[in-house]
Amino acid sequence: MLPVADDSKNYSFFQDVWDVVRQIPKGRVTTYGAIATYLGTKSSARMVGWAMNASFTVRPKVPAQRVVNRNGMLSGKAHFATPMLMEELLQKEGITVEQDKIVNFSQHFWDPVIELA
DNA sequence: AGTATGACTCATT
DNA sequence: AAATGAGCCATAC
Repeated sequence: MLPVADDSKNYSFFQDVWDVVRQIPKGRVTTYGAIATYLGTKSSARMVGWAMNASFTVRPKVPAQRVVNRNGMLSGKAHFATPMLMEELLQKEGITVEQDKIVNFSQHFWDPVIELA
């Protein structure tokens, strides 16, 4: 986990989330909770979602399609430019998506807590 | 300034 | 096994 700024408000949280997401290898995915856990804010998975929402405004771009909920469902697809974009991007990376859910999710799962340990 | 609402997850019914 | 409640906390209204 990266050090927290000395400010009382921790605005580096979003930055940390984006850094982690950018390190997800192509064809792999992770979850909001895994990222939250890796950053030490285990119970704030919702904030990771907010970080993704804001990720569209920052550069370099963040592969937000590689972040799904803990069931492997594309819960954030509705927030992309078009609802089908997230699924398309994942399919293009070799991930099979059926009914808004990643097939063989556990095989594609990339856990930052383990991989970035 | 108070309430509501999530791209979530876990514990308890 | 499915539904419900509860933390979480930044934004929106």
